[in-house]
Amino acid sequence: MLKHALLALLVQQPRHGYELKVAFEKTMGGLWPEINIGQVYTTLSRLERDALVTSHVVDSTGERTDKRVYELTPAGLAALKDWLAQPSESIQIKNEFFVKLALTQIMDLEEAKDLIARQRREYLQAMRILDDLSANPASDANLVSSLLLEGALLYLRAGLEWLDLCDQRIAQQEVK
Amino acid sequence: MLKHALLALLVQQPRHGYELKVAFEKTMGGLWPEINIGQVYTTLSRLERDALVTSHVVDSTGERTDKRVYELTPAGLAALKDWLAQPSESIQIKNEFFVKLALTQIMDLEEAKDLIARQRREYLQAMRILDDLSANPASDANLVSSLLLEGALLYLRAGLEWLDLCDQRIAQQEVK
DNA sequence: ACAGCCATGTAACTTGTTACATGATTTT
DNA sequence: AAAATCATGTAACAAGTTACATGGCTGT
Repeated sequence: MLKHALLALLVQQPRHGYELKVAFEKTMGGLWPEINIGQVYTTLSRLERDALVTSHVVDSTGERTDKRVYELTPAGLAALKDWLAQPSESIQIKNEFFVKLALTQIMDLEEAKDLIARQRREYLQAMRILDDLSANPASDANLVSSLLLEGALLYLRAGLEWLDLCDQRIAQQEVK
Repeated sequence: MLKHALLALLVQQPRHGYELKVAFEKTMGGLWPEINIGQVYTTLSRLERDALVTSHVVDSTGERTDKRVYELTPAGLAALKDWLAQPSESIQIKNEFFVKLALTQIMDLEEAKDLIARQRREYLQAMRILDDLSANPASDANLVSSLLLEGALLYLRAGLEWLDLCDQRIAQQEVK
């Protein structure tokens, strides 16, 4: 995923590693938790190996350290377009919580209830963080960053709704 | 993720590779698209390397081929419990479609509209499949498998709602 | 005979991720 | 003087994924 994100960020202009990290985080509207800078460099070297980008060192006269600036190749642009053209996964079954809940089948109901309770706390906490972000948007907020935020909120609400449904069904099961 | 799922499936009883594949797919209520059997074996050998499972060959008298049966170790059970105890990710920003939408910031609006339209088609198609599954549940459907199905539907609806919101906002932007 | 299921595994590769190592410049 | 930011990279490992190779048994 980072691979394609870096390609997309290079469409605008050639950039160096650190710059790409900053641009990526800004693009994600502060919603991406931590991006390890090391990963950016490893990903870039793999992209270069695959000829999707090229690089050259710029001796930044007077500036800090020398920078290695990466540029998109035609093959890189093609790879990006191909990625964008393919629809993304629609069913969230590879979501970790889905899998955990599925696995409670082979454990007991108490386990399931605890799992749900823990996850609800997690969602509520995330909800508070996102609500804060909505109330006090970053100075560089824009159309897309606010859409990302609202998307995240919609998914969180769906998650909470689902947890409620799970609790209800489990309670019904116990009555029987 | 498969690693932990396999550990969970071994809580009930010792099992061999192929059996684990079938049990896993059943547990996921048919919602997991394709599980490559090769991945089960590689994951099992890595689990054994890490002493989370042990295995021994059972000479299945009269039966087909010999089977290698895996058993959970105390360390494996501990690893499973630890995994279950940790809350799963709550913000869906690592969702591929989120990232693609974020990246449209650096591309044009038409690109964003196409992206959204394609994704909507994908969601609607998935919705039809899930609706069919709801209407004609598998013979081995149970509480958890129906919860998984409803969870998947809730997330899909949230996804569609979000796409609608994106379209609205983009249309507003264009009027200005 | 042939397809399909049962059963196991290896080799190779991609992507993600962390920890470590280095050093300059700027701000407090 | 110390902390934060700018800047680059490597080594090693974890996890996901596919393609390939092998062979027995079962039903049509």
